[in-house]
Amino acid sequence: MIQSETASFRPWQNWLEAPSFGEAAFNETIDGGQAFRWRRIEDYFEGRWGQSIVRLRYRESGIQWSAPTSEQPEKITGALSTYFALDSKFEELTDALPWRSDQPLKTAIDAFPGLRILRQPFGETLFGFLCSSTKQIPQIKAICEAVALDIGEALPDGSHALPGWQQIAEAGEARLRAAKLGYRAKYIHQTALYLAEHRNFLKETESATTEEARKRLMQLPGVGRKIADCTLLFGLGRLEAFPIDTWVQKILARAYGLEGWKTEQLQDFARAHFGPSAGLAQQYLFAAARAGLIAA
DNA sequence: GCACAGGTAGATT
DNA sequence: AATCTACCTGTG
Repeated sequence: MIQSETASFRPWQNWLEAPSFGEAAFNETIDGGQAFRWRRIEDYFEGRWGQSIVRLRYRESGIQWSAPTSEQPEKITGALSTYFALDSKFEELTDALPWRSDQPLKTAIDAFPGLRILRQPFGETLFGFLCSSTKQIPQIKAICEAVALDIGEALPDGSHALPGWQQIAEAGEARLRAAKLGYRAKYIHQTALYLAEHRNFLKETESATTEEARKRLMQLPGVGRKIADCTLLFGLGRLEAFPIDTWVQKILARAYGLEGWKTEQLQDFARAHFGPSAGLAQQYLFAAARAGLIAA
């Protein structure tokens, strides 16, 4: 992997507005499957979204950040505020979840205090989860990296941003296949062609009700209920969205005794049981299951 | 070699 | 309406 340019990074600075993270929740929030463009390097994580390149590291005293010297510090902290959805009070939302009468959820919350739902750029979130079907997280990351390198614009440090939908439409399906997308390449290219033709589609989706936004997303090729819900949750902050993947299905079956329930029934259960922040509960359970703390 | 992986769409029953 | 199945590719 050749980087044509290198950029110097700022000295580490305390992220004064940082939310209160436990270390496990910090790791899980940025590198637990919500986002696919973070990698761990030594004692820090380096991540990219939009035009942003940010390094973060956990310290007992709080979170510290760094970024290429070419970027204004205020721009970075502003981007962080949005990305980490600082306007949402996840501590309060967590307390309002039914953990008092739900042992698996209590186990998960105790293990990941401070876990958050990211608010990523909408289009990038859609792209990431269109890549995700029957793929493991390391492979999804590798695909995103390959697509960025081939099609995305260069960033100040010589790495690449994810391409926009217009760029993906122009690049064509063959180059997506070359990034190991397999059968997903066709869906993604067809979606790109549609979004390139309907420039306001995503913007209008962002301002729609969650139900309407889900319907709109599911019109796109390759976007079913699960990918739509992931996009709504991790890209739009719609915390009521409750993506049911193979993990969550197993968790609900084994830890909640819902063996044999259909996805539609599980959706109803999740809404009734977990309430308006069901998606946050989903993320706690997903994290705990991956860590082997609850049955899955 | 073969099952399986943060699914979806189209066919078949 | 519920239940198969094909679809790419990497990994164990």
